[in-house]
Amino acid sequence: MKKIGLVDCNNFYASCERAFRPELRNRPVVVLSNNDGCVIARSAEAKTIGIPMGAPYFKWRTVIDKNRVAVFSSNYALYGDLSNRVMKVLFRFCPSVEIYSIDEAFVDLSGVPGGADAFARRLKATVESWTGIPVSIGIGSTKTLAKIANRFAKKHARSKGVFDLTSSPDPDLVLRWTPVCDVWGIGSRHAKKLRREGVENALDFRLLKRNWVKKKMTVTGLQTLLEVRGLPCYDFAAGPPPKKTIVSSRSFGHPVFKQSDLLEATAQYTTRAAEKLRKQGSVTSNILAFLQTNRFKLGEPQYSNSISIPLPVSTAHTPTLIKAAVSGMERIFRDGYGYKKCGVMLSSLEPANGRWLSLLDLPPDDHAQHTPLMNAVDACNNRWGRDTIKFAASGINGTWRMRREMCSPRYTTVWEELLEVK
DNA sequence: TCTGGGGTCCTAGGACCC
DNA sequence: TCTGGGGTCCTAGGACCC
Repeated sequence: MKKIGLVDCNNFYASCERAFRPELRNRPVVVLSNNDGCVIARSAEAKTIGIPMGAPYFKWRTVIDKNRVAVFSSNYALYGDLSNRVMKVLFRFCPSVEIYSIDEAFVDLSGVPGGADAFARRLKATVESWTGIPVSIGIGSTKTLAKIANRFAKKHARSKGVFDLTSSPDPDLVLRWTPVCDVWGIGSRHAKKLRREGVENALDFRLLKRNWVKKKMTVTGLQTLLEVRGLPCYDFAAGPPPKKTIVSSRSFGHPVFKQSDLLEATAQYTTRAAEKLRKQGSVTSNILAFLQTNRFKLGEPQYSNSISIPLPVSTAHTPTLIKAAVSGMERIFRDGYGYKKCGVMLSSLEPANGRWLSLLDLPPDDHAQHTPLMNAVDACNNRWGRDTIKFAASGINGTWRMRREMCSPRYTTVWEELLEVK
């Protein structure tokens, strides 16, 4: 039997903030989303206080202040770097690793020396001592069961952070203890539907008929059912597959009324999206620009729109993409609205080498000139930091930029912000 | 004042073609 | 007036994940 381990960092963003501030140990910590909008990570103490995931900061402000909760704006440079460090430890000790998200990875623990449970405990201790990030490890015969085991490991103090469902004396007990909404692949909508049918937990779910599940939850639901029964449907993937669409968008710190500000933001987001595009070695032949007002402000006039701009030649050339996105945005912009958000989406992605050229293409000057230029820009920005070289269309100090009033230093990625030891 | 951002997959339905 | 049926492609919307 295959033994799949799921290594999951505990309260990842909150743990990252704590890694460099031992004085925060045992203190409640929360991390906020962009614009300091809502809570997206909580330490164990913050969960105990009762602050829910996604809680709007302004609504919970009194509770947070009263309990002396340490509050941080999100600092993705820091989290990304600590994530890389955790993953490096996994690659060093595990024969096969699949990075699943910034704070999770699947590892193959079949036939590891000393047995899966003991191996996982050593792995956990090593990650924690080398990176300062606490992790939990769940082991199951499928990814979905590994997820269930991981949840059990986190919530049951007696498991000490590692739980092997494949060698459990009573796996059904664990399934019965897992609410159906906590099964990987079953969200709140389907959970509600299932509970109406009397399905409360993972064990009830496992006993359902295949046809019924397929009819009510489509083939994705059926895959979840089979995985819970121990039949693997999701394989290990060596690296992350290339993205099929790339989105870059952001809410503004304040409502934006001016077209020029919106166009600057559009240029900035397009720059970000194009960077991601080149990083995965792709080119795009379609860019979509969209904007919207604040849908929570019921009394105010609402407007949202999007426009898709096909490109005659697939490209990853930032100026070409900015030109297309900005001209699209000019067309859908309407005066008189306070915009809350805008963004771009790149789709119809193809690998940069071996793309189709249209019959109308001139000799691809893209390759002759654009590619070396973009390579040089990327190299500078990787070496000296994001936006060392930027495009004039993005402006300098637009009022549309995000609020991040409580950001921790970028301890690990910027020299000036290194931790000082006195 | 203040309620994230970035993805994937599936299905239904319309447009269009023969 | 009558006006089938099958295929493909695209899009919007729903559901899910972290």
